[in-house]
Amino acid sequence: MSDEPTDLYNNYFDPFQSQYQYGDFRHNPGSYISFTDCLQGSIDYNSLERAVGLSPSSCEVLPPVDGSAGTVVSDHAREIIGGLTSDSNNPVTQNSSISSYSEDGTEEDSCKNKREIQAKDGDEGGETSSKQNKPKKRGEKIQREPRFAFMTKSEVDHLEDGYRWRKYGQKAVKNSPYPRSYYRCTTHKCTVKKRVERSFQDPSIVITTYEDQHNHPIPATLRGSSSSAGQMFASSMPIHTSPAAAGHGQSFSHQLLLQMHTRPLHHPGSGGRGMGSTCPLTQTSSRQQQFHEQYPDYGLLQDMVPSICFKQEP
DNA sequence: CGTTTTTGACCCGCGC
DNA sequence: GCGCGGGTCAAAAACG
Repeated sequence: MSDEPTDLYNNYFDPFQSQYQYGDFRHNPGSYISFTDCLQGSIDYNSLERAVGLSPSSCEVLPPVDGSAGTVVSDHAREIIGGLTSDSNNPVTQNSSISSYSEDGTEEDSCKNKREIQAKDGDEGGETSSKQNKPKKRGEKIQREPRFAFMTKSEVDHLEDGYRWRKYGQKAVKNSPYPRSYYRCTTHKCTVKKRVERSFQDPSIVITTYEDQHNHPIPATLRGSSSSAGQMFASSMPIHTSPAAAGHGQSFSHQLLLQMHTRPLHHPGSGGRGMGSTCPLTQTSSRQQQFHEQYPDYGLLQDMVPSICFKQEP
């Protein structure tokens, strides 16, 4: 559908081009880290620093206009996109690309996360037979699941990623004509959720936020239809390979999906459902904390490590 | 008939 | 205290 851009290098989508800046990506060619590294938790901050040009704690970040900490991630994502799309030089009008944000909340908890966790606890322990009115212990630090938000240029809302999802809700998004859809992985005991919404400023952009990680492989039935898993990225992102993925002889998209969803959890053992510990970026939490301290009002990225932009090595 | 989607109701935290 | 917004539930409908 979307034409494959021939110049991937110039086509990558820098979400921080206008509003958020993490050093100068473009002036550090070859210093990109692969997103798979990030997802795997194998990312080391030396790489990150190289990639972004500076350390997270010294990133040049323009705080969001709206400093509300409790606002939902996607709202901020939208803000970012807003900044992006309002930039006439921005390549959003070019062919697709994808950006990602990872979110690792070890700090503040937003209401939604509390609720999500409550729901999970309820599912698991089966102790909350009543819907959703079992408040967690107050004051208890609640760990947030790792989250990854993707901004994808795509015509379809629900991007096929190889897993089976069941829609469990849809809500109108404030200030946006496009609703937000909530999906849950249908695999038994898999707690992965994702939210899908369209940018109201650039309807061609779909924001997909994954939460938690799959503890199972891609369903065989879907893997068979080879197209499905790769479709999402094949059609929505121009980057076919990252250095890391290329090294494995797999398309980046596939690699990304596999690593993202099937990366073995360091297992739980500690801490309930292993929420905090399964976050691929948890190991870097101290650095993140630094970052958070420096940018307490950092909106969307408040709980995320700096965005990783993908591009193909020249 | 099993699975998925739709959709209104509900819960909760936060800001005013 | 109240209203708002985000997130989830669950019954009914739709689908294959």
